[in-house]
Amino acid sequence: MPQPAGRAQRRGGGSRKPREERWAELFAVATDIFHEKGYEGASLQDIADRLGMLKGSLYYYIHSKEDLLFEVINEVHRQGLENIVALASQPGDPLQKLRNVIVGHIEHMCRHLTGTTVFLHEMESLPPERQAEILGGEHAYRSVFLDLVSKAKADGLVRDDIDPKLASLAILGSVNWVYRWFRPGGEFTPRHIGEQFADLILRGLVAD
Amino acid sequence: MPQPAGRAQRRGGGSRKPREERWAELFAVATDIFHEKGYEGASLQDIADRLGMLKGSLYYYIHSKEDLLFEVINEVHRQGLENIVALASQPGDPLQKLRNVIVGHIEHMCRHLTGTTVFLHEMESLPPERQAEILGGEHAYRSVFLDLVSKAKADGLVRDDIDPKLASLAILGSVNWVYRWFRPGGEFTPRHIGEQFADLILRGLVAD
DNA sequence: CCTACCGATCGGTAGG
DNA sequence: CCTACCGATCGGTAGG
Repeated sequence: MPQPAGRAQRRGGGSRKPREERWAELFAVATDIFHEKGYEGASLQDIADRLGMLKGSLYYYIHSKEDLLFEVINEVHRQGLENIVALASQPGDPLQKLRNVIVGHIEHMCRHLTGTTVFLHEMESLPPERQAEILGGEHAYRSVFLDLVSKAKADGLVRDDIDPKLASLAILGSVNWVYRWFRPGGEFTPRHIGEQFADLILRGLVAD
Repeated sequence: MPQPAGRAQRRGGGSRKPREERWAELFAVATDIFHEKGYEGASLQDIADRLGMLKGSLYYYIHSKEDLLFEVINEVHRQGLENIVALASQPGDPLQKLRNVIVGHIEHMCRHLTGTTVFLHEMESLPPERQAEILGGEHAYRSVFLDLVSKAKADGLVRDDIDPKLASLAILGSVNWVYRWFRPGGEFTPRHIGEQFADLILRGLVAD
């Protein structure tokens, strides 16, 4: 959802790339640079250099450095949430859904490793209000996992002594930690990681 | 393990605090500031202000900003590792040890939340060589968990289809994620979190 | 998008 | 620890 600063219209006649396309490039480069150097460690100069434009020219597309980070994180979060909500909406009992969400979320994270890292690492570089704006008041991400575990328990699929809140935080932790050690082309494929994790977790939850 | 810059000896006669004590204050303040603003977002000016000295004066105690971060992270890591190694050395079968390590590690992290956060968040602000120097070539932290799961499996305590490497990464993730949501005085006590997590994990691992 | 610029701040140092 | 300082870089802006 690009939202460039709506300053003035371009005047020159020789522009090669339309504004939207250039914004997409800026978005991608910013994601990479924030990933490489962290938000505070990255400078607009770094971003401009890689795009081949001058630093001041970035302000044709953005309002501020912080806004740029917000755009990146908001978009990454939106896509990730969309993914797990879709997975959780498919047919099946709560535990089957949980399995699909775990596997699908890990696959999604691994496919978008750079953006995911920026989201999970630079979120707190944003002021609290903007963090809340992205996460939603009740932490949409967590809610998906919490709802599934709660429903599974209500259906008698989960042991009595399991606290759905703590269990869902444990699950979220193991899953979200993956970006810290996963390397594309490494020892494990995302699907294999997801299935092993799901096995381990479901086995820990289920009633005998 | 304070390691102040060994510049010159103090000359003045009116100094109130010995060098070691002042270094400890610097260390504590730096940990707090790095926690509040992140390494890149924190300035030596911030640290000096809180200590009530001038920025340039910090260089009586440190060599560089990066060295200061290194000292903080290295010490936090050392203490954390010491804690879990001690727990893993106590008597019991591998699964009992794993339980103790999980609970004890969560308690330790929650008791040292600020330092833990700096360690887990700012590690990558250090150059790769210094990261390796802290973690050790084979990632001492991970090894403790991996060894326990591997031994438990060798003893036939763990299901055949569990991959110790993936299982230990899943465990480490759920445990290390705690600093992201734990709040002192909140709904759960560290011990309770640890025991619930251990229940969930061990139940996921054990052979029938 | 470029030109040309600003005030503020950064980590760090010489010398005492 | 302070005085006094440096070169470099920061995010951002006016005007076109």
